This record gives sequence, structure tokens and C-alpha cells, in this order.
Amino acid sequence: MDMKAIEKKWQAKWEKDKLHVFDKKNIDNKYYVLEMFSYPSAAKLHVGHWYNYGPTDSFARYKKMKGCEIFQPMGFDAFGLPAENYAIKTGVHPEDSTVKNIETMENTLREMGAMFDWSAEIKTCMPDYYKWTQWLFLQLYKNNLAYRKEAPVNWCPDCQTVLANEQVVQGLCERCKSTVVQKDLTQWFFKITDYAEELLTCLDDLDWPEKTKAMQRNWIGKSVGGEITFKLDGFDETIKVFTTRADTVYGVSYVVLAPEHPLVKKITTKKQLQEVEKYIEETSKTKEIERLSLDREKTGVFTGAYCINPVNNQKVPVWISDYVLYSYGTGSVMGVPSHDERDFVFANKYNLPITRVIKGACGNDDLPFTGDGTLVNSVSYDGLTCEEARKAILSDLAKRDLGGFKVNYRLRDWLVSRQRYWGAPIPIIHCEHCGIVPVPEEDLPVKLPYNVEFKPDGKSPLAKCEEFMNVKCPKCGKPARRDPDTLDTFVCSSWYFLRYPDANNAKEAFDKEKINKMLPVDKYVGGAEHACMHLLYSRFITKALRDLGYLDFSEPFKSLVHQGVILGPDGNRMSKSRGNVISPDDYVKEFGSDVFRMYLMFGFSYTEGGPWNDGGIKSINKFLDRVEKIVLSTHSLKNGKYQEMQRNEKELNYARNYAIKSVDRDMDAFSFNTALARIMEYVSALYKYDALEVKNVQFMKECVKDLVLLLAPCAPHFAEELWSKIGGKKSVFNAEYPVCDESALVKDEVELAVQINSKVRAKILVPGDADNELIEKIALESDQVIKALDGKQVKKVIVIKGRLVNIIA
RNA sequence: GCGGAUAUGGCGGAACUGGCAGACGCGCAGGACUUAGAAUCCUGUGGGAAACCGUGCAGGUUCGAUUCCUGUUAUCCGCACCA
Repeated sequence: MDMKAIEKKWQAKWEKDKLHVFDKKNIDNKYYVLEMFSYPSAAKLHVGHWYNYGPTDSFARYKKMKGCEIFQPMGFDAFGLPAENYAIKTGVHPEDSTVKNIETMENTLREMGAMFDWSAEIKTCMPDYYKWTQWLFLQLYKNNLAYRKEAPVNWCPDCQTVLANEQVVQGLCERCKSTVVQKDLTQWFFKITDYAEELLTCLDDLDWPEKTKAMQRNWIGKSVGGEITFKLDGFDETIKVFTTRADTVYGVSYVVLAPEHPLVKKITTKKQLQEVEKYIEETSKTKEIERLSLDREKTGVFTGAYCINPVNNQKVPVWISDYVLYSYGTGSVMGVPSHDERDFVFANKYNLPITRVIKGACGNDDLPFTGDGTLVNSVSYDGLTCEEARKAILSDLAKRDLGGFKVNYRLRDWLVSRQRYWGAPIPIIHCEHCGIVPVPEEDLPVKLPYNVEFKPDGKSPLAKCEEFMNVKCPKCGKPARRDPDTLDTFVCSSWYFLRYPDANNAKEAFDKEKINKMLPVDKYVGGAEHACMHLLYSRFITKALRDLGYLDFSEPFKSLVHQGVILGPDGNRMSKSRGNVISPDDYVKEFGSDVFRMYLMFGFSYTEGGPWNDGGIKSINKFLDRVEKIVLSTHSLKNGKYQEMQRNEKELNYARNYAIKSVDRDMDAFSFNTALARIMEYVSALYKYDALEVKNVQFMKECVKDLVLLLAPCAPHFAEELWSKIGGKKSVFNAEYPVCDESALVKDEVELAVQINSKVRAKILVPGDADNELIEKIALESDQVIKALDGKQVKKVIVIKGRLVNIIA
């Protein structure tokens, strides 16, 4: 078959017939399939795109044939650094390169033959989209979910911008791998921490990969404990510490503040001042990556101040150390060397006292002892278990207003401003008189100006664009300045799935009624790398918009699948430097897009991925040839007189219905490799029947028709062509999916294995509907069994219907 | 250190709820067709001469374990001084 020709032909026909456009009439039967949208790069589609979009499209087509009204949109996550970096390198404006790249990608995506509904296309860099991203920002701002504050933030010196916590990977910039440094800057944050608890608990009910859920749980990092207040000796100030081990409070021998803690400046004594200042300066210079290193020696400095342990009024010294993180908990901890490994090391180094307050159950509990046990040296709490003591101590402290129960989360607020050009401008105006003034909604979008010097120098490129910056304050009318920062591209992608169902709405971001019907997304498919970024942000935005009354559901993605990664033939990740990159284009040219897609579906376990293999793709090509031959040769046969359903026909009918049942189940479960395996078996069964002298041609034609239907989702153009050749009037995708006839799966005779003492010793044939009693009788009467038993007494017989018989002797 | 996963023939990978391990495909071998090759079709293909042995390793539960339990090793991924 001339694949190239039929691909073009059917793609044009499908487009003309609007086969892939969502039909609102059937909204009650909607099924929203979503692949993560892609970044418009200059290169053609890579294997990763294909592996995400191809098999998932087959899933969508399968669902369509099963009667669902499919909504499968596609778009572009078009803002972001790569276009800007490319511009800095080459001088080509990001807008120009992005628009051009989108065009090429649209074309290659069309050539894939996926049923994307292009009428709902989204490009996040277009004003008609980012207008609503800005609107989203304003809603969050007006409801105290967006705020601006000065804080130590992650700064990438290479990208010349701040980064969210999620974008710092092991101290390095997620994008360019430069070492991230800390800087004090005033930045915009989204209050995702308000939703920490809900983001955590709702995970339980999601049909998501366990791993992804675990990563989010881990990232949110809930920690249940308490807060304890230490009054400072000689100051009218207190230090609050967060601890999960309130039971060890009698073992406190010092308290440590993070070097950045504002109290440090207030409490440091004159004598210690020089040393403390030196330490603070050193730590601020220390790169994040080094500070995080576990093997790094613990260092610290005494402030000269003391505070009072609230349980025993003991005076303990206050130290500072960079092993305490300012951004977590209260930025200060109580040091209990006897029961914490870090504190133990620290206390030994600086000669601080070590007092045991927990005794383990067994004998061997050398210090530091971090396990559970019973309290000692803790006055009235002695003898309590750790858990009892935690409750007792904290509630006693609460009564004296010196502490209480407290839950902490590791999750930080989401830093959303960026000092870069190619993003959505933050719709805020700074006025000398009125302060922070949101841009009135009717003035949206705040358009990103074209003529901007975007070479990065640590300041926002927009800040240098006077015609952009200068604006009248919407409140007082006096001259004011715009916010020069742009939004993190993850803001753009945190709500795009809400825009798709109403992509062309010029009046609002989306119609509430519409998206309440269309969402949540029924099946979301994309890479696992977004676990703690896009997937978490999207959940947060959905919940926030729900609370603001814009929608009525709590989770955006009901069911999530991560495709695996296709590696180079050498088993390594594909990369230009390794020279192991597979170009889909070359294979699509040689074999056609259906063959390429099918190989991706057949050669790998979808969620696992694996190394590319050339041999596999040829075998798919061969397989489709086999299908074409049997389908067309059967179609050209004339119906004969023989119309019986005898043994051979029953066998073929069994194969047919077994295939229908298995393929149906496997496609639904994204188990594409086994689905195709069953179709291959079915084709072999057809060849076997075809070789017979006497055939029921009419029946065989029915069987062949089902073959084309089963194959259609996986080889759309190919199947559509065959379908039309065997007389299909409308599109094969509007045809009804075959239904399994269970009665055809009941065989007249079934072969069972007979085990004697759990080893297979014989095979028996039993009627398909035989009950256990009959099966046992046949087994025990079998010659092979009698021989194998060799006169031994039968003690017990276990019959597993349809499987085997085990005789214990 | 914490969390999650994975481990099955020469290779990619199957195995539903504990029930004949290795589906399907690649590769390989043999055969058919052909003047010959390619293509195609058919047959065989875990190891072992056999008894038997085989799902990373060591135990356990069970009539029966790739599957459940305990321990352990290796690899991959994520987080990591989170108090």
C-alpha cells in the first residue's frame, strides 16, 4: 500500500468532514483526552512527542469507536526561555521564531494523523490567551492568593532570573544546570501553601501513578509536631522552634537560629558581634549546593545570648548555624544532642552538654538514640512513652501559652515572577501614591511590547522599555510604572486545560457551565518529569478557581498516565552529543506514520519505554502487509454455498472473539503491546482458516471486517483505506466497535493439565461445560494419570476450572 | 538517609484474582517456492542426553508462588541538614 498517498488522502478527508471536531450535541457523552502540549521548538517532532501523542491518539480513537464523544485538543506552551536564549544568540526575535516554529510543528503534528481538534488550539504567547493568564493573576491577587514580598530567592546567574523551588534540582538550575545562588529580592508569589493540606489529601482518590502521588506527597512534606517558645534572657523577645520531638525537650542543651533569622542581629552580644557577622557573611557566600551537602562539616557561632527552656527554666545558649534552614518551620530549632544525629555532631564539636532523656526498650541504645522509648530525666513525664509525652508536654505548654501542636509543610509558596522578556507581563502598576495597583480587567491584555532590548543583565528587559513602563495610575491618574517582570511559563500551563473547551471565548477565560461539563480531563498523558511542577500547580489553580467560584470541581486530571522514555539504540538517553538520536521523520518517510506509531505501541511497555530497535519496525511493516493481503483477498472471494459453522469456523470464531475481548481490555488499559499481540494472533488464525479447501466465505468476510475495526485505532490511515476498499461507506471511526460474543468463547472441549503432587504429568480433554466432579472423574480415569500414579493412594484432588487439576498422592 | 519503582530466554517484552512460566515479536535454525538471491510462506527455538532445573539472591506461607510475606543484592528515578 502506498502509505504516503493514503495518509494525505485521508487526512484531507477527515479534515473536510470535521471528523475530529468535538460535537457539542453529544456533550453528555464527552471524553476529554489530553496530551501535555508541547514547546514549539525549531526541530521537528522527536520520538518523545510521537511516543506521547501517537499511542494516546490510538487510545482516543478506540474510545471514539466505543461510542465516546472525544475532545482531544492540542496547543503550544509557547512562552519561555529557549526562544529568548535563541534570540540572544542569533538576533531572531522570540516572537518571530516561535510563530514560525509553531507553524512547522502544526504541520508535522497533522502528518501524524492524530485526531486533534484544531478548532480549539491554544498558543500561550498570543494576547488572546495571555490576556486570561493575566486575568487569572488578578483574581488570585484580589483574593490574597498572590502577594509580593522580599525574601531570599533562588537566582540563576546564567539565566539571569529567579527560579521557583521546584525549578532548582539539587542546587542547580533545572534548565541550564548552573549553580543557583541565594539573593534577597522582592518577588511575586502564589499562595499554594494555603492548599497544602487539600493538595495532599485529595491525592488519595486520584487515578494517578503511585510514584507521582508519592512525589507530590513528599514535596508537600507534611510534618506533624509542635511549636515551643523559648523566652530570651534579658530581651523582650522569644524564639519559637518547630519540633516533631517535643518529648525530648528536657534534653535541650542549646537553641540554633538560621543565620538569616532577623532575631540574630538583635540578640548578638557585642563580644560575639564580629564573629557572628563574619559567619553570616561566609554563609551568604556559600553556594546553595554546598550548603545542602550532607557530608559538609557542621559549623556555627555562639551569639552570646541565652534563652529559657520553658519546661525546666534552664538557661541554654543561642547559636547560629547554616544547618538550620530559615525557610522551613520557624527558622530555628532546639538542639537535643542525645536524640538527634545532627545535634549530636554539633554538640560534640562545640562542647555542648549531652543529656539522655529517652531510654530505648532494648539494651543497646547508644547516643544519639533517635528511636522511640520511654522518658527519663524529664521530671513528671518520666516513664511515659514518647508518643504520650509528646501529647502531654505540648498540651501542658499550650496551657501556659508557651507552645502547642503544629503542622508544618515543606511546600513553599510558588515564586511566579521572572526577570525575562518572553512571558506574560504581570498586570500590575506601581504608583508612588497608591502603591500596588492591579491593572483594571477591562484594560487587559497588558501587551508584551515587540521592540525590547532583551539581552539579560539581571534586570527585567521590560524595565528598559520606557513606552511599556510608563503608564498612568488607574487610581489617581498620576504617572506610574508597570511591573517589569513576566510570569513563570508554568503559570500559563497551569490552566490551559480549562481554556481548551472554550478556546475562542473573547469575553471570559472560560464559560463556567461549559467547563463544568467538560472537565475534569478524563485521561491525561505526558511525561513524569512534571510531577512536582505543572501537575501540582494545575491542581492548585483548579482548587483556587473553585474557591473563587469560577468552577465546580476540585481536581483537573481524573486519570493520569506517564509514557516511558524511548532511549537511543545504545540504551542511553537520546542526545546530539551521543549521536544516538532517532529521527521519526526518516522512518515515517520510509514506512509511513501508521507503521511508526504501531512500532511505538508494540515494541515497548507504554509506561516503561526502552531502547529503540530497528528490527522491530520492519516487522510491523510486514505485519500490515499480511493484514492487507488477507483482507483484500478475502474481500475478492465470491460467497460460496458452504455456510456452515463447523469445527474450523468455530475455531476461527473463537480466535475472533478472544481478540475482540482482549484488545478491548488492553486498549483501555494502555497495554498497547499486548493488544497488538492479540491482533497478530488473530491474523494468524485467519491465515490458517484461509488455507483450508472449503471455506465459509461469508463468515470469513465478517471476521475480516472485525480485524479492520480492531486495528483501526492503531493504524488509522491504513485501516480507513482498507475499510473503504471492503465497502465501508462512512469512516471506519464512525463504525461500531466489535462486541465480544461470550458464547463463542465457550469451547466444546478444553485441554487441562493434570498435576500429580504439583508436577504436570498429563493432559486431559474435558467438555467445555464440565463441572468439577466430572473433571475429577475424567482426570482420575485417564491412562496417563493411572500410569503416573503407579498405584499410589489418592489423598486429595484439587480442581481449578479451566486451568488444571492437582492430584495429591 | 527517606520515598517510589524495576530485576523473567540471545533481545524487546507477556502471564487476568496464587493455577501448565516465556504470549506476541525480533533474532537464529531447518524446510517450501525460485536458475539463484531478495521477498513470501511453513516448522522449530529457555537450559539439559535424561531424570530434572529454571522468573536477581536467601528463607517462609501454600496442594501449588514470577505473583503473597520476611530478609537481602543490584540498577533506575525523585527528595534530601525539613528539625
